[in-house]
Amino acid sequence: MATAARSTKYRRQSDTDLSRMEIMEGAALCFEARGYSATSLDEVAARIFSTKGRIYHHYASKAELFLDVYRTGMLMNFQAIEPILERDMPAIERLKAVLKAHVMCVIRTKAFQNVVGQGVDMLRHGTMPANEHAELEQLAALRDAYSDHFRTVLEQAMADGDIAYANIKIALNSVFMCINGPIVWFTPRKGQDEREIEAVADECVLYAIRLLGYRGEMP
Amino acid sequence: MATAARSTKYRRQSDTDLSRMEIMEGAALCFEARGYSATSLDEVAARIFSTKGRIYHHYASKAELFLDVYRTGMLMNFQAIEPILERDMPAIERLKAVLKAHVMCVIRTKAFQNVVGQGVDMLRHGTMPANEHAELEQLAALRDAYSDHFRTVLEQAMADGDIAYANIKIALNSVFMCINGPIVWFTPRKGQDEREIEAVADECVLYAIRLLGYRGEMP
DNA sequence: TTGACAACATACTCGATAGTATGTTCAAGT
DNA sequence: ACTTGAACATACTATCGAGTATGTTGTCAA
Repeated sequence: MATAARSTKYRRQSDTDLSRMEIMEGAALCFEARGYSATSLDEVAARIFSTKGRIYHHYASKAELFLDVYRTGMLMNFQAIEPILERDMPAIERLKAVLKAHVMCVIRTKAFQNVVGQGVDMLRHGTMPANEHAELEQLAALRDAYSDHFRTVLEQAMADGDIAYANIKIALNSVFMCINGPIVWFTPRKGQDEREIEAVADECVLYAIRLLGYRGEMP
Repeated sequence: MATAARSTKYRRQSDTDLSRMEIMEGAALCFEARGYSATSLDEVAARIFSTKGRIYHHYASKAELFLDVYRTGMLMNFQAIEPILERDMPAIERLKAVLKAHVMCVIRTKAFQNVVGQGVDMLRHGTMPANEHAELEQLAALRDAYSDHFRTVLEQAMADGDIAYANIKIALNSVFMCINGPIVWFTPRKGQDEREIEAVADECVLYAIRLLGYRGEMP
């Protein structure tokens, strides 16, 4: 049985984080493919050759699992860009680097980011499945904080005269639509190496900064 | 009863198109707010102060209703841009006009366009709820035809040297992400007149053509 | 005026699924 | 060795919602 194979791999004390991560990965793939409410926990369990019992051992509800995937996706984003924000360089270069890091992260963690997108939609429409308001607002705050990082860099690059936008809300939304695009339209090829993925990311970044009025060419 | 009020309005023979449209509008709003599988037909019915019986009188299934909303949304798009495509003008000007028309249409028919987006996702992941493959592929073809209109104008403007992109697939996807952005982030304000909406649309178009390497200013 | 039918509303069925209750196994501590 | 509890699996319940079956009403045509 596949279950037996898995159990020797994970069945050790304090491996619960590993187990949760395996569950989250299965859940992210299912949520991405069929959406939150269309995916049953039995599907998620089947995807990792397990059972619903295991999921409910780690999560109190379907919503809690979803929120954990959401949170993990956001944390992946933060980890990708925060080191770059501390670097000392011209704002426009920091902008390019941050955009690139975001796109690369988004492509690599496509399923998780798709769930993040669904979560944002749910927050927007107030149709979250959970009742834990604390959790919800905390995640909304996370999202805002992440967005603010980009807003700040935009404003700095604008002050330097390297880019020009009219309404920062619309500009920021457009940039996000652009660099989050791969979540929707990118389909990984078999045997596609890192170089090719970087080329896609570079092109996305180029379009994003062009959108902001950047005139220079890319390195 | 609200039902009585409605019946005097629509209850006449051959008003079935009107009735279907009212159902579709309710469905579009529900699907937008909660997603296809999370919305029950009882909700849709309640939104138009009616019952599930009425919906099943006009549609054989939930999926068929969804597909009708999808198709209607796509037709709205075609109607918005096709007259412009026939105009005789420089490709770059036609591009601007078509983008503007699309954004205006998208903002006006936000709920329907959100459903279109969900439909595209479903096609992409092959998780359509319906079994009518004919209908499905027909809609996919519609979507492709619509996309091709933009692709053609892009190629013409590129040949004229007014824009420059590297990979047309990525460029086209990025443009669509940008001009479809309002579907996601636009929230209509009370008492917001046509001018303000046009201003938003103009800014979206500006970012979209800048993204493509356009250097001129907007009129 | 009556009967036929469109356009619904009402009242059900039945399958899918979130959640629960309980059983099983294994690893570590004593 | 035996006990405990974490980490599951299995078996069940309860609800929700898609789809159906049937009832009701108004309208038009003959």
